[in-house]
Amino acid sequence: MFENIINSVSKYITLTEEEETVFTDLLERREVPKKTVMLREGEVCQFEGYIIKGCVRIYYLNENGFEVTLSFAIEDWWVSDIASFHERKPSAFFIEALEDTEMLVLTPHAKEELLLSVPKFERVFRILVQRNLSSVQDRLVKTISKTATERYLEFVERYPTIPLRVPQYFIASYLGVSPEFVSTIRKRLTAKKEE
Amino acid sequence: MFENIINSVSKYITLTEEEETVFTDLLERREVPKKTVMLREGEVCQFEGYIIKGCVRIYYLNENGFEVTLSFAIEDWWVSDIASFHERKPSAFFIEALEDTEMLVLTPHAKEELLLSVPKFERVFRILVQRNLSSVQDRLVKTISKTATERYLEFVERYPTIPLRVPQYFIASYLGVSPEFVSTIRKRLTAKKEE
DNA sequence: CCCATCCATTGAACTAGATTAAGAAATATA
DNA sequence: TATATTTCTTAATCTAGTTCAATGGATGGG
Repeated sequence: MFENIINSVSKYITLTEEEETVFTDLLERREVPKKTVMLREGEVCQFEGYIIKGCVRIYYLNENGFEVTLSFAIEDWWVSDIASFHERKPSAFFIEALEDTEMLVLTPHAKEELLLSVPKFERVFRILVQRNLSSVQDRLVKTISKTATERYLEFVERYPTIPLRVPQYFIASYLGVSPEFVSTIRKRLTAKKEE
Repeated sequence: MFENIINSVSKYITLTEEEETVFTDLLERREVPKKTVMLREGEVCQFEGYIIKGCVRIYYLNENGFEVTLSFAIEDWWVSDIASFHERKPSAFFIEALEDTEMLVLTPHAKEELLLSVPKFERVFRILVQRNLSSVQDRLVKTISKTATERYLEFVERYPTIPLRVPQYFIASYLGVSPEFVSTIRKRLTAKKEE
C-alpha cells in the first residue's frame, strides 16, 4: 500500500526506516467513489492526497458558469489546492473523482507534524509546488501560442491514458475549446492518418 | 534602501534586529540598465531579485520565434526563474529590464545561507511561490475563458501603471493577442466611453 | 431487454482575432 | 531643427474556433 508513495518521495530525499514509519503512520487511506466532489469552491481544502488508484480532476467555474479543467490527476500524482490548504483560505476550485479512487491523505495537522518531525519533507513539498508552477506556466504559454490541434496532440502524447479514461468534453474543457471542436480535431487527424 | 524589502518580508514573518541585519547583509545591490537581458533561455538563473526601482519582464520564446510575456514586475516585486534557480537547471525564459532598474539580489549561495541562519525565511519564499502559482493559475483560467477585451480591462485595472510604462506590444504579448488587436480594443473602448 | 440519459458527431451560420500592408505618431538621435 | 527609428493605428481580407440544432451511438438502471 505504501510502496509507491515511498518510492515517489524517495526521488527527492532519503528516508531512514523510522522516518518512513513516521510518514506512513500520518497517512490516512481514503476511498472516494466516482463523481464525489472532494472540494468545492469556497471551502478550505483539508487534504493533500496521493492517488493510489483512480482519476480526479481539478476545475474552476467561471462567471459564465463554464467549467475550466485545470488538471487531471491519476495514479502516483498528488492532488490538492495547495494555496487553500496552506493559507487556510477558501478555495477557488472544485476537485472531483472521475473514477472510484483510492488515496493516501495528509490532513493539515498531519502535514504539520510530518514537517516538524521530519523536516526533510519541506524539500519534497517545495519541489512539488515548483513543479506544479512550472507545469502551469508551460500550459499558459502553450495556450497562448499554440493552436487547439497542437495542444490536443501534445495532451494525448503527454497523458496517453487519460483520453481513454475520461469523457471527451472534459478534455475540451482542459484544452479550452468547445467539445464540438475536439470532435472536429479528431476527425481531421484520423482523415490525415488514413491518407 | 532596505526599508521596502523589510516591510514586504515583515508581512509574513517577524524579524529581530539581528535577523534583519543578517538578511540585509546577504543582499547585493545591482543596477541594471534598460534593455539588459538578465537571464537568457538555457542559462541557470543565479538570482532572486527584489525591485527597488524600475520595471522588468519575464518572457518565453516559442518555437515560431514569438515572444510570450509571462509577467511584468515593478517596484516591490520579486523576479526570478525560481525553478531554474532552485534546481540549478537551465531556464526556459528570458528576463529583461524595460527601464533602468535597481534591484536587491540574493544569489543561490546567499539564499542558502539565509535559510540556514534564519529558517523563518522558508515561510516567506514558500508563500511567494504559492502566490506565484495562484496568479499563473488565475491567468490560465482567464486566458481560456475570457475574451481579449475582458483580459485587457482586467489587466489595466490590476496593473494601472504598467501600460503607462511599457510599449503596447509587450502588453499584447502578455495578453496573447496581436499588437494590432490591442489597438482595436482600445479604439472600441474609447469609442464606448465617448457615447 | 427496453428505455432513458448521457455523450459524440456533423453541418451551417457566425464571430473573435490574425495577418498583411500602409501610413501616421511619437520618440530618440544628431 | 531635421531625420531616423520605433511604436501605434487603420482597414481589408482570411481563418480558427464558436454556437446552435439535429442526429446517432453508447451505457447503465430498472
